[in-house]
Amino acid sequence: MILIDLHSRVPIYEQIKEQIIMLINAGVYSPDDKLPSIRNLSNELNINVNTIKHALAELEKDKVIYSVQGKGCFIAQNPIGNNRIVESALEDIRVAVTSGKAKGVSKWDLKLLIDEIYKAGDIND
Amino acid sequence: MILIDLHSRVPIYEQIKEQIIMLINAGVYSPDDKLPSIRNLSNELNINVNTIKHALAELEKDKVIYSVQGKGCFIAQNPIGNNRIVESALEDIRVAVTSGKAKGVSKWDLKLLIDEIYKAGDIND
DNA sequence: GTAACTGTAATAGTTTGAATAGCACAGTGG
DNA sequence: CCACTGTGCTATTCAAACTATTACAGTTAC
Repeated sequence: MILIDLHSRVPIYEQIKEQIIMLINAGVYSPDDKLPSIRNLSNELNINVNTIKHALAELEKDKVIYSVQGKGCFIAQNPIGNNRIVESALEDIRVAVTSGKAKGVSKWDLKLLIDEIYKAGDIND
Repeated sequence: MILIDLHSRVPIYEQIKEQIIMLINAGVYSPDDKLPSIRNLSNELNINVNTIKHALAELEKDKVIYSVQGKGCFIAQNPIGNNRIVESALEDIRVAVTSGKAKGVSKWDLKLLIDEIYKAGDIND
């Protein structure tokens, strides 16, 4: 369910965070659903336990999930409701777009790109 | 003229590349203009010569500048005309926006952000 | 109770990219 | 010649990411 690109510049734990949030947004996980255990994920993804833990710890800090010792990790009640995630993502986009503008990316280029990513039929608009 | 944020996650040499391109786009530098010498930049920015060299070497690879041994580094004839820079910037934006979409950033959020960055009166639109 | 599962914690070690330091070499120009 | 330019190379430091390993603690079912 989760795919890791080992050659990406994006750290593995960031990819994991991102993909879990993506799965929540896609409706695959709902509040109180149990995630695969840390050791399960570690085995399936061939990623060290510590790295999985790192990702989940940050998701817990952002109140996307909560964890119970001996039981597992679960989706929080309002996983996307808090804005930390969105704001952080928007900040990343701001950096990329500002840099792009300085490099000559036109507003029209951006419009084309965004329309491509946000294709018709999406929930978000 | 160039400002470096040592605490940024963006590597120093990337910041230098970016700001030189920005200065070109702003009309501060024109084709065949001479850049400050590598050692000058190194002193003024308190950045190691090798780091400056790294930035300029990549700019030369992208044909934004050209360098002549013993003379200096100069702005290329068509510094922004080649698309490597823009395409690379667009790719960065694509990554950020795709990730942001997965994290719940709406198209409307994006529109607001972009309108803010590309304020009225800009050349690019 | 014990076995098998869960998360948590701490320590140590490896790897990689970025940046620095320092030196030597080479072309330019007064 | 001297002071400036870019170039090339090696060695080193540093931090972040990732791994490896061990140990501890709570949960659950047999």
